[in-house]
Amino acid sequence: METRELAYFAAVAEELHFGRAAERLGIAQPPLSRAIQKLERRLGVLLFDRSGRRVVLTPAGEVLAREAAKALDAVAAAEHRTRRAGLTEPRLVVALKPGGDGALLPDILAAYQECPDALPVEVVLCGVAERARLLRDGTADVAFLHSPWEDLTGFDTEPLLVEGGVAVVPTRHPLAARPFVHLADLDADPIPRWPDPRASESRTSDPRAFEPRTSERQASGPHVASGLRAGDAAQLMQLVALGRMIAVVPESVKEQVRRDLACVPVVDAAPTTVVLAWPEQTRSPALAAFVRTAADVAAGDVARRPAVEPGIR
Amino acid sequence: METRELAYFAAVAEELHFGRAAERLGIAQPPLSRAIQKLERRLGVLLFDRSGRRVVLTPAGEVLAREAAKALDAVAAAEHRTRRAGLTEPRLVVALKPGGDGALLPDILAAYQECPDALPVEVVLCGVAERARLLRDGTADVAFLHSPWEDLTGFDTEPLLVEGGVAVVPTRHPLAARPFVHLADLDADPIPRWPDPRASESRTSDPRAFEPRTSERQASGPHVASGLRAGDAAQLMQLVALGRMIAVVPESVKEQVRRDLACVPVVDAAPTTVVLAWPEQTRSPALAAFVRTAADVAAGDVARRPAVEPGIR
DNA sequence: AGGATCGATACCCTACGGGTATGGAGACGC
DNA sequence: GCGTCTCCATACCCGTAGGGTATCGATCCT
Repeated sequence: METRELAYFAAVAEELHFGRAAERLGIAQPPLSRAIQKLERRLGVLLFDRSGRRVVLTPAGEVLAREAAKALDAVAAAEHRTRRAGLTEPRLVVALKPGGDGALLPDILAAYQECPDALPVEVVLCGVAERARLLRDGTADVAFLHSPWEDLTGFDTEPLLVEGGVAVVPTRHPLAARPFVHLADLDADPIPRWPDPRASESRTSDPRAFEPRTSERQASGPHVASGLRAGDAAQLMQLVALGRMIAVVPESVKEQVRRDLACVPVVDAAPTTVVLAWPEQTRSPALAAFVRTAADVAAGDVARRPAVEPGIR
Repeated sequence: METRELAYFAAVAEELHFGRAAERLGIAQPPLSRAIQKLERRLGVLLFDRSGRRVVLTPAGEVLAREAAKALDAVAAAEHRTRRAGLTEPRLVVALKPGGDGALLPDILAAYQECPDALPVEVVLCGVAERARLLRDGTADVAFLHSPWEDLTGFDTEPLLVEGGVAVVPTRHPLAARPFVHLADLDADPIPRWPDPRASESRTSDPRAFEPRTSERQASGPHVASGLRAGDAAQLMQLVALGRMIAVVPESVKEQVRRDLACVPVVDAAPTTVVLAWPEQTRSPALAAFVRTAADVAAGDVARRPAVEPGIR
């Protein structure tokens, strides 16, 4: 199976439309149809059901959709990491989303530069959906991720700090004046909550926690059950400002929310762990030093400032 | 990067000889040379140093060798798993090396067939080197592996039982009559030991345990420092019978050694854990049931028979 | 120095991947 | 119910990427 075929299949599997997939791939539709047919013949398996008006994945197609994503990431990783290994001036690439570092990054960078085998650090800012991907496809060496929000399979991790949650509400909202709230207070409010509590099924890789197949590829971006969708944090905050949504976010992003919104600690929100993640089996002294200093900085930081508002727990 | 290119590169990286690699790939040597050159041009990186008489990997080539192996496994896995998903009669494929199940498999299979969502089980016997590969490339769903001998990264695991080690020696060897020995006794003997104690550096994926690069691809098969090599267990046992080697193996394989060899418990040998391993993120009720029953059977088994000879520890 | 070994280059050829044009089947409207 | 639109499949043509054979050239050994 060639990578090109996998990429073609992945495009059709995402679009569920040969024409649009072909457009995205920059080729015409007929060769795409033929490529998928050829793939199906070689595998001896139907991947799509095109009998009806809509193109839909067969069970085998669902399997290949998951596997193809992994395989394409692995191939991209091979390419990226080899390219980077060939550079005369090696770098350490750190990926994070804005505010995703729990305000630790400046201290970490400062401490890291003192290390004997420190490399120049390149910081890549990206959206929530890209972070894990950058790590999986070899663009980044290490990333700040949020457990349990993000899938950590395939990564080794170092937990840095545990954060409670704060509810982001409009300043004039009745809850805005409270010193703290419970999740039940938010549930009692008619405004829908993000993230959607109903969508928070636990994702574990233990097969004993079997759950029927769902289309998971799309589930990365913030979205809500009511049909409202927010493409990024700014849009989400706009929805909050409009009184259409209440967001529950890790407390460290509190500093970055708009002035016209209020943050109220949610005492029983599921805690978020900010973890440093890197690909399994990595052997790099530069990365090792980075992880070590990050852990040290985080430990020192926790010692200096209490993690949660005193007196609440 | 196409899979074909990766496969070509991997072949050359293993053979370190364009002619032999081409032969193995079933193509002529010139197209292989060109393909590698093209790859190097596209990546902007030299992968091999062909200046001398020997072809040798550059640092970037070493990186790609590791990454290519992973990527090719992922692609093969996509293919195998999709094929298997298309079968009308799904099966559960279990991989193990002879004796690698700690004598648990018959009981596990019997108990498993009672489960509501049990599938027909196909048992694949293979050598020590293939086992992990079968799992990584999607040929098998689950495998019995030996920790810490085998690399478990990328797998989820369930430990089944912990075994001590026994030394396999010729019946007339002085140690054969002893009720037990220590590793020091073996070290005192002039006959070399397998596995080679000097080669047993710990393999962890934590980058803090950085170790300089070694050529690891080859290190899977049994081999010894003295230049003697045993391709499989039978050859190893032959070497033992010839008095050229002493083997230390998990105690459960004791039942299978030749009549003309003696087994002596090694009280301070590193314990081996027989684990059931399956790919991360697997979601299959059949596999879940298999893992659960295997864990139950192993637990019951340990309860029934003491794991180690009583009185030794 | 001469030969052997082994990778690179030159040249040709086939087959595969891609494009355009068109067919044909399902969903929908009037 | 027939036309129509949509969308995937088929037919046919073309260019080039990838493979083969012959040969060169460099390195190392004797």
